[in-house]
Amino acid sequence: MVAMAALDGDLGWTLGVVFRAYVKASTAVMADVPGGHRGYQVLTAAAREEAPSQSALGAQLGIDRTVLTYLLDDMERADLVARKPDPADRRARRIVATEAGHALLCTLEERLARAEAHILAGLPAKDRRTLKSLLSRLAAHANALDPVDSTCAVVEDLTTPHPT
Amino acid sequence: MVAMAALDGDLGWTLGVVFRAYVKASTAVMADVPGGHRGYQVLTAAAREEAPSQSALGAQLGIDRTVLTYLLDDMERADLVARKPDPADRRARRIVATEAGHALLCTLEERLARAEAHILAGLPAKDRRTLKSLLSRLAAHANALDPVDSTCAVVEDLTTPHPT
DNA sequence: TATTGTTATACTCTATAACTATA
DNA sequence: TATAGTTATAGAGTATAACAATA
Repeated sequence: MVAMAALDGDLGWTLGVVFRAYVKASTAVMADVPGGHRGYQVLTAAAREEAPSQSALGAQLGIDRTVLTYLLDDMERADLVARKPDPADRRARRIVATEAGHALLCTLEERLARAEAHILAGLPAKDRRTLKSLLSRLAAHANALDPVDSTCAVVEDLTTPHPT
Repeated sequence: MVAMAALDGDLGWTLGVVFRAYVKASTAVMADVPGGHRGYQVLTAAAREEAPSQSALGAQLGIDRTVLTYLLDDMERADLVARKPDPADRRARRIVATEAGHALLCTLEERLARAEAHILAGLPAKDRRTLKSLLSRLAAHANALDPVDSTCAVVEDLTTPHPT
């Protein structure tokens, strides 16, 4: 257990606990998908968007293009997506979800919803809505606040490299 | 950016965004600490508890004992903690925070609080309290709900091993 | 020359197992 | 025999760089 109730009202702590619970549950859901969470994300994008190119996918999902190659190899082998030649650019490949891919995606989304409900089960319906709304507001804001004013950073480098 | 607004009211999504924002900010805070977050956790435990043994530390923080050895090597080299012999058990070492360790811990906690405030800045004070309270309730509950009824698991193994 | 995708290599983390010194 | 801590080895995941085909 990663427990230890350091500062219990601590945001980082509670956020971490809840997030890890969610990750754990969703990881179980994704267990059989090649690439796990990433495979799911790719599948979602391939099913929703208009056959994105690999570079577009990578940029969108924050997946390195070299990693994406291997991931798509696995997913193609599992018959979840296919690489189609782009008629307009012979260098590019457009990623489309296969029928099996769409079917799996449905199943996954359903199971994810169940996992979410399970996590939120500790809260009455009204509080659940409140929490989701607050988080959503914060998320919208968080995307825009990258410049974490680290003006006061740099203490002194305490890190020593492993001497092997 | 890991963006992509898939289902925007989605718990996993918003939770992930907020959590990652927090992780990013706190990672910046921990940048100079050997072992990053883990180093911070170890430092906290060493400063608070009564000189825990390595095995106690590992169990408490979910850090493998072999990893802990390397981590403590680095932290000791940086003069943040020290390994003291346990008078009662000559196999064990008790981990204590040095003076520099305590000092650093203070600084880190202060900077963490600032990072947290920064993340929460998107919400008015009242909502901030509500969110923290809801999360805290959920966290308390989450620790006890490990048995994610995966009764309906196992679809079929789509994973294919890399042929290298 | 720049870009899309692939491949090969290297590096970082983590996990496993084997070893010592105690108990 | 079992436990605390250390060390060595091997694996997964990721990052870097070089390459082929095309723009």
